[in-house]
Amino acid sequence: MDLLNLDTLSVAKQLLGYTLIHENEEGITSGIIVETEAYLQDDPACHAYRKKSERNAPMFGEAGTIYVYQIYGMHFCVNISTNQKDIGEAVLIRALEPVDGIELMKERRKTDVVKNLCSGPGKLVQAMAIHKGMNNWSILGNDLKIIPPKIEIPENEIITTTRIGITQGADLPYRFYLKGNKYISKR
DNA sequence: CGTAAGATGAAG
DNA sequence: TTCATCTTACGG
Repeated sequence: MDLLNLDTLSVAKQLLGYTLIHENEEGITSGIIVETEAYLQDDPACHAYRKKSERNAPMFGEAGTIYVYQIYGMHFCVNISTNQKDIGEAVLIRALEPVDGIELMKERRKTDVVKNLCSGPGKLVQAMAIHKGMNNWSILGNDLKIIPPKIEIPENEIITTTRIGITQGADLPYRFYLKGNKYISKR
């Protein structure tokens, strides 16, 4: 997928509208990516800002490498590595609009409120049963995968804002979401 | 080594 | 607004 080799900000924007799909023994779940954030090499909020380490190594992988990390001791977030190998940048998937497997998502999330299924990075990971074992896999493989939107998303449907939940680099406009979408995360 | 802060979520 | 919960990165 050529898209992922582009610069990280472009990838973050163009990933909007793609469908993320995960199938396991419980069934299939999928959702449209409606919110993303970019993390760049020269960005203090980026896990790969200082140097490569055991934890952030997937960010330095080939474009499409999956980076799953634990945050606040109890939640996990998914990222897709962008750009060329050895460049520590990635896009955080922050929210999905649920499509397939909504009943399964409800069970996993312990709620019947569809709006609360995937409206945050930790929520969608739980709803889609994404796990730490997927760290360093590739989005180009057959397990967790993405497919392009049927109709390309027009530029004027994409809103750009500052990122959520960070203190460093808080003024950088690296968060993107689909205009008017009901499934994006809250501050 | 010790420890503070962290790309969050749910409840009060 | 608070707390749950724990790994990582950095300072001593």
